[in-house]
Amino acid sequence: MVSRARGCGLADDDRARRRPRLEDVAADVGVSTASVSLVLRGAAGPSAATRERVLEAAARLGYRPDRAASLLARRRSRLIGVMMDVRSTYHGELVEAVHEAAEQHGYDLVLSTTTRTRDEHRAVETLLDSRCEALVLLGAEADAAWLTALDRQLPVVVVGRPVPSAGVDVVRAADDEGVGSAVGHLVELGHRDIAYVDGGAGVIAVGRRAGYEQAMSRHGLADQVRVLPGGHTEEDGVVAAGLITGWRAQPTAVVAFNDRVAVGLLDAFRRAGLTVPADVSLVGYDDSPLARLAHIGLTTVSQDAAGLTHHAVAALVERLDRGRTGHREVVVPPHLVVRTSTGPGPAARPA
Amino acid sequence: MVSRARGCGLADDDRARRRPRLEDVAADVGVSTASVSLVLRGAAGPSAATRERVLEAAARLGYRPDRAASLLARRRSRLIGVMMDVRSTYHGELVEAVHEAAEQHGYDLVLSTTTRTRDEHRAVETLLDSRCEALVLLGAEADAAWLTALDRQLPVVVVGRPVPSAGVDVVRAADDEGVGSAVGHLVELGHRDIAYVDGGAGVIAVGRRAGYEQAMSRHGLADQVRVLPGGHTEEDGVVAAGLITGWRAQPTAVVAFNDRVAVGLLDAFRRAGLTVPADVSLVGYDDSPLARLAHIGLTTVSQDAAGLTHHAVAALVERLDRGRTGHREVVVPPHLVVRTSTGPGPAARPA
DNA sequence: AACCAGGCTTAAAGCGCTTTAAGACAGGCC
DNA sequence: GGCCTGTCTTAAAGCGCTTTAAGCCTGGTT
Repeated sequence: MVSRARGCGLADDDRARRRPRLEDVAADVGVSTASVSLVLRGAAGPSAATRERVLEAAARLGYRPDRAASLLARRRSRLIGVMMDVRSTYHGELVEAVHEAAEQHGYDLVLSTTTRTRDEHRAVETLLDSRCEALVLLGAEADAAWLTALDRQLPVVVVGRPVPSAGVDVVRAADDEGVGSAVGHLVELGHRDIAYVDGGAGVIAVGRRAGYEQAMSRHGLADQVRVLPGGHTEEDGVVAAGLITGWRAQPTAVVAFNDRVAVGLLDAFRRAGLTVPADVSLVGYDDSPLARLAHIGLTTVSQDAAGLTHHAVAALVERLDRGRTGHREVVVPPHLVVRTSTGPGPAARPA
Repeated sequence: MVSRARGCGLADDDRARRRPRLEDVAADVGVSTASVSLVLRGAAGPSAATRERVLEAAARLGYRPDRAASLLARRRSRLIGVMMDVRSTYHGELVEAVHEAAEQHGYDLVLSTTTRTRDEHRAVETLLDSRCEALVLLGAEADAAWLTALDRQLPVVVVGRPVPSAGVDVVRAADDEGVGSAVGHLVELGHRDIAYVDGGAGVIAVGRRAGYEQAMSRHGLADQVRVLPGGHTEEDGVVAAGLITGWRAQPTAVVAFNDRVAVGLLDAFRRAGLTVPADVSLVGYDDSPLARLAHIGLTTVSQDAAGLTHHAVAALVERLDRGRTGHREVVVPPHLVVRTSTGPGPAARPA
């Protein structure tokens, strides 16, 4: 086999022209690679004159540092790995916010997505192999034991879901409080007969349902509590709406586990001839892009992506840079976003 | 905000323990690092006995290769960079498909997202610095000149949008054909008065509008052509619906630039007391998750993520592994997805 | 003149892995 | 035995960058 060290194959192209290395810049200026490295990273040492000449040459040569090499040589990678589901818009928003938060602390991000054929373990392995110093896990479904084991290797923060008895940091919204504020909003509008469509099994659903029940009690409506079976999707909302419209005494307001369920309810109600919010008010959860659609205009509970991610990154940075040990759970207050799907209840309506 | 501490700091001991290196595995087995490297990458050479012992030791020690180091040492990175907008569900689907296609050719992916504060140039620079051998650009808005310059550095394929006079590979769907099949479907259902809501400026909108006009001519409906001003969002659809419902002779079917516009139309029509599809049929474009929502059930044109990405990755691999030069545009046929928003036209309706 | 402090610069030792040429060895053949 | 074959193993040279200790000045101080 013939093989020259460099410049084989694609010979005649620009492409074959090796990208400039630190050494090339150094040679051009007539200094050592150490000086160039120092200048380029803004470290103290080099004189102003050297600085200028190096910068000029680097720009002229189109020098770009090689990430793999610098990663390898550096003691710390200053990389935070983010596991996400690339198909979720909510994750998209979170990633954007994590990016900004990380940047402020001088960290960069490595993204790794789960897909149908790529589970959370695979996604995390990629992150581990990429020298990440810490991990942000968005909506991890993995079990607590695995997460705890992972946390023994590097700081891990799980965003958006509670992790029972966890050996990891957790940042999430106070779901009970969120549902509570939804109920409070409806009560203020004069509603008393407020039903709740559940979100199936899972820690998140449990928390939200509890929030509904507590809030109803708090407002002296414990005997009005009505929880319908539900799930995560529009379909579940449609089914729940079918049950509701069949009732003799229909609720004047419905709180749904999440926006998708609420949208299912919304559509089924409309088809059944009910007007929202005139006949029935509706509240969702998540403040997903869906809820914001003009024609849906769903009143919903927002989990504040910026807040969550700020805390998540802060938690990691504290452990990385300030040596905090032990684990912590940060619970961020959610807030209600009032749109057009909620209106005055019967008590407040003009007869 | 509540925040409580939990647990203690046992973890630190484990964490401080350096992760095992190739050398550690080699020492454990009593062979050279070269042998271990060979075994771990499945290269020819080592005997079955050595293989087994190395594999066992690597597993026992929990060895994971360091990506940065292996990237640096390897002649080729076998990395494909993907620029995307992490907030777009459509991009999410594409990335998932790219992942699978790349894997089949033995390539791995590096993801880089644009955000509000991180433009396409920044995102691409990260990719370049990460030693990517080629780039997949999803929905690049950058101008052709910049893209062409980029392509001189490494193979680039732009997915989903035409690039006029491009010096890059392009993979996109045949938008004119897609709109044509939408019109054809409506004609078959007996519609003749078919309006089109435009998508504003931009190469994509131009192609789709042309598709509408050509299809109408082809079906002898050139004099029925009615193009309404539009845009990209639900709002634009709502505005267009307002115009349409004001007309004396309302169209029996409407084709929209994309799904979001169609959803705006759908909602406005319903509010105006029109039933879809009984009173008016509606077709969108993109087959976005939105269109699939049960209560929307939008007939739409799908761009076939798997097909697009298959071609995109194939184009890169041909240039990388088989030295193809020159540029190519692959136009994938889109296909109509019929759901519940289209129905028989007046001619076919029972009186 | 000897000495020192302080500012710049650089040689050199890695970072953890890949790759290849060359070495070691066993067996088969004349 | 000498020679050749083929199989397995490894030493060593990087990949492109960071980092540190050591070196070299120059201009004071004593």
